[in-house]
Amino acid sequence: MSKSVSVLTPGETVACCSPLVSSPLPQETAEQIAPLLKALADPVRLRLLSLVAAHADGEACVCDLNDAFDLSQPTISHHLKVLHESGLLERSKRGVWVFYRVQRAALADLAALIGGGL
Amino acid sequence: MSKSVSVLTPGETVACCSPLVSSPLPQETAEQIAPLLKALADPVRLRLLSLVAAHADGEACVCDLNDAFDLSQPTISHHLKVLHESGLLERSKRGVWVFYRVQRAALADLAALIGGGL
DNA sequence: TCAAGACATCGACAACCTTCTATGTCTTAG
DNA sequence: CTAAGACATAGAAGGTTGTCGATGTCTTGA
Repeated sequence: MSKSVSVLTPGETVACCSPLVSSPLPQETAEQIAPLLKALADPVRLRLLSLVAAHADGEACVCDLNDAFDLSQPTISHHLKVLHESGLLERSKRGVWVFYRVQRAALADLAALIGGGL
Repeated sequence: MSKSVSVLTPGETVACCSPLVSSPLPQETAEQIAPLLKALADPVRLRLLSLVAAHADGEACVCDLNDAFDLSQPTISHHLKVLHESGLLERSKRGVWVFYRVQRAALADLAALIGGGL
């Protein structure tokens, strides 16, 4: 599918193209990062994450989160599961309640990757 | 769907919940940001963006990008369209070729939002 | 022991996404 | 003018996602 370019001298490279200056994301890396972004790429999950982050001690219980949306409890539970399995939310059960806490490091890594020209 | 909480004094708030300490993302904001993240949340598009960013003068032509993937030309064209319409890639046509350039500001904004606790 | 409540899982359905092939639109070279 | 090449659009197939109601699993209080 890709045209061989190895026999061309620099001056002969196709007219439209400029050379690479830094190395692009390897496919493997891209496939690791995409699921993280996918987990983040939903308005409900963005608000969930932000709601958890906004809580006093950095964690919020599900009962609290459920009431913040006009969505069924299973739907919220599903979104929390997605965020948890992607590594963006940490989970801990205390008594009858389940608490979620933001994994700041994961968010920071993502931000660094996006902010730093990829 | 949400229980009213306005009549409770601080001491009466339900046992499981801690108060908010900073304000969570408004729904409207979340719905503006999610599409941006969605555009980013695909391995092919991540690599496309990174490929463009990695080019010498900050832009790359489609012919160049096509050859970097084992995907059909229309598929690449589609992904570029998604990135362009979301505001992450700028487009310019010169002669027969079309060049794409990364919109650094959009990426920086996203990174700031994600990195700064949302 | 039993009932109630908090949360998760299941199965279904509609909407959407990725990819393809086929085809269209421009632009340039001859 | 015509042919070739670069890129976009259209339409379809198959997989994935968001949401729901129904139901299951734990934990606690009575």
